[in-house]
Amino acid sequence: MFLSTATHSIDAKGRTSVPSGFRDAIGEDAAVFVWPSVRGAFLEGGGRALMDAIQREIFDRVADGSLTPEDAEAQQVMLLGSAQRLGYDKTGRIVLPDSLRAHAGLTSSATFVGLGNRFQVWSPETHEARKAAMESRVKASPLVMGIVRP
Amino acid sequence: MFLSTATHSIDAKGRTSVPSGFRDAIGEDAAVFVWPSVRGAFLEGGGRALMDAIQREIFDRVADGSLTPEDAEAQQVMLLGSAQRLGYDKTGRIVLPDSLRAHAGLTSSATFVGLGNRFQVWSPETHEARKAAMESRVKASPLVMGIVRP
DNA sequence: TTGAAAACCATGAAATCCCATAATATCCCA
DNA sequence: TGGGATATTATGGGATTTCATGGTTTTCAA
Repeated sequence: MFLSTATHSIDAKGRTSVPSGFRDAIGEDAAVFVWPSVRGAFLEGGGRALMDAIQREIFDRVADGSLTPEDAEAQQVMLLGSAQRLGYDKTGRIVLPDSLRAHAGLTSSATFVGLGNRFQVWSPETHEARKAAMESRVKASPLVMGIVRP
Repeated sequence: MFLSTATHSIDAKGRTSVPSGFRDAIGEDAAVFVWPSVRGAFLEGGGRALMDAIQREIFDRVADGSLTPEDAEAQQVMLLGSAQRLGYDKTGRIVLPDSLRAHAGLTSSATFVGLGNRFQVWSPETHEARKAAMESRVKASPLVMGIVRP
């Protein structure tokens, strides 16, 4: 499971360390899958398991009629078509291609945010502002904690 | 799994490199199967596994009555009948026949778009416009990300 | 023999691997 | 519980490999 938030530096070659906890969550494959979010200036990603789940989800939704084939293809193009498989080396580093760096405005460091079955990558400054917005939103909505069935 | 988008040049002999990630997805066979899309000016393709899956799909649909034998044959003619097996050499290059190049309007370069179990080939300019259309469609349709079943 | 297709080298750029180091975290035993 | 020994992590820099792509030679059939 992808958990917690970590900010790592990006070196001159565009390399950055995948948080070690994330690597544990991935297992064998030694690779993350990352793509530019259509919802904003950040990256979305996960392990192979997530990619498989996304493909199944899209297929199932077409099968049960909750997604038209046209919408399904649009999802596939924007998700699978722009996703990159980034393998990490023995020290756990990936190289973030220029296209991904540009989309998320990443220069000298990147903030990885674990979200359970997936994660996001933000520029540290943008993420700080975003987190503040998330906090006020949570305060205004019913809290999940305290009502989770034990 | 076919992932990501890459644009490669087409040389004077009609040769173009299959993206290395695609070659990994194919495995042993050292060949891709490509045909002109009936939906537009682009090519569709995949590995042997996809061809087998397509044949099974058509058969099953006839078996369960969701496709008439006549429609099934039409699908087969347009798909299997126009598909070409293109083997790639040691450096990973295929030769795109003129017929395929003409259908997709390919001249000096080709854009390969990975879509999971299959891929598409576009002229770079056409694909740029198409991707923009896909993006607005995704923004207007139910998002998959964030609601993928864990 | 001649034209086209396939197989074979060659090269620059980019990605990947490998070794090194410093800081941090974890373990272990007194 | 403390504190030293050990392992892990993040990061830097060089060496090696892979990749895309251009060109040349070989093969084969018309």
